Amino acid sequence: MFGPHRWHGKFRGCGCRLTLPRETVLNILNRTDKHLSVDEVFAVVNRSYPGIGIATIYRTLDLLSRMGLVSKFEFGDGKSRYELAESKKGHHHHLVCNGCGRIIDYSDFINKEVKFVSELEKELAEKHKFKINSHQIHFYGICKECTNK
Amino acid sequence: MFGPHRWHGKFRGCGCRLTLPRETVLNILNRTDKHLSVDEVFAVVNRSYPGIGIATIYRTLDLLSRMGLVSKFEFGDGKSRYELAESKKGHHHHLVCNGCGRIIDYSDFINKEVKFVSELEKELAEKHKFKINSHQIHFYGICKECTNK
DNA sequence: CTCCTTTTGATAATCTTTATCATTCTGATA
DNA sequence: TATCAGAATGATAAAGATTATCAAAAGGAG
Repeated sequence: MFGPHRWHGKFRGCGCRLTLPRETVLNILNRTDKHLSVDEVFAVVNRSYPGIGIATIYRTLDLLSRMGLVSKFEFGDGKSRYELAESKKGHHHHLVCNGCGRIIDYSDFINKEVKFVSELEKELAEKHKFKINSHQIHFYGICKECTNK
Repeated sequence: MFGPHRWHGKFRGCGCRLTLPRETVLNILNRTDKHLSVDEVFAVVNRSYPGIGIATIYRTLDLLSRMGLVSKFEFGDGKSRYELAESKKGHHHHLVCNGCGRIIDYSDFINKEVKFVSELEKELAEKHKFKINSHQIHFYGICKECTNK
């Protein structure tokens, strides 16, 4: 379903190679359920492969993002964050706490949302002649823990 | 409806002062229909008030954002962008072109959206005990102009 | 007018990301 | 297998955006 098999396919025919650093980054994103920043990915990579430099992590995440394998997010803390586009978590959106910065994934009511969003996408695409590839929905507010302080 | 009247009220009782730089920034955001970056706001301020420094613009936009008067966005070009929270443009969301970076505001189908979002907010708030203040919906893709290239 | 807090300007410092470039790696081809 | 061209990498410099610092200025309460 997910994993290496899928990735090899995507790399074939795009002129890119599925190298060790790239596969390592994909595996790390595949294992975690968090939204990792570049330095977080680098830290994990570094444990297994100290030879891989951080510039490669930047380039890899950018490539994977442009290939559509990885989604890039900016939650407002000044650093980009990444997660696998088709992850075990499934389709979801985000609650962002303005108090502590915590990110909560939610996939409740997601069927209703998917239905709504896909209709909206169709209408927008038509009206604005805009070819939609992806979307992000973020809710900002105060999480349970921050409320209790 | 919009404008200074509203702003004075918000500043009263929060321990903050509505100073010349702050009012200037608010006026600039009130006049434009674009999503201005810090240096763009600074450039406009600088024309009328060359004495106001860019650090003040950073601090002001951050303050206004925390006060809820201004919305902060990150569209992926590395700089934060700001617009008045309650602007002449009314409630809207964004189409972001991955080709040229263009941002298109849309407020089509917005009634349907508002209804959907407010229901969703209520359900999410309840289920996750999360106090929602605002939301952002971004669609990413390729705009008309980039398609024609 | 005086005191205390807020705000500001200039600038240094930090942090993230991108650019550069010589070297290494890879796969295709002969 | 040896060769070659393009792709990828690591180290590091450079660029850009944002935050921190701190002394000076401004504003409001008494």
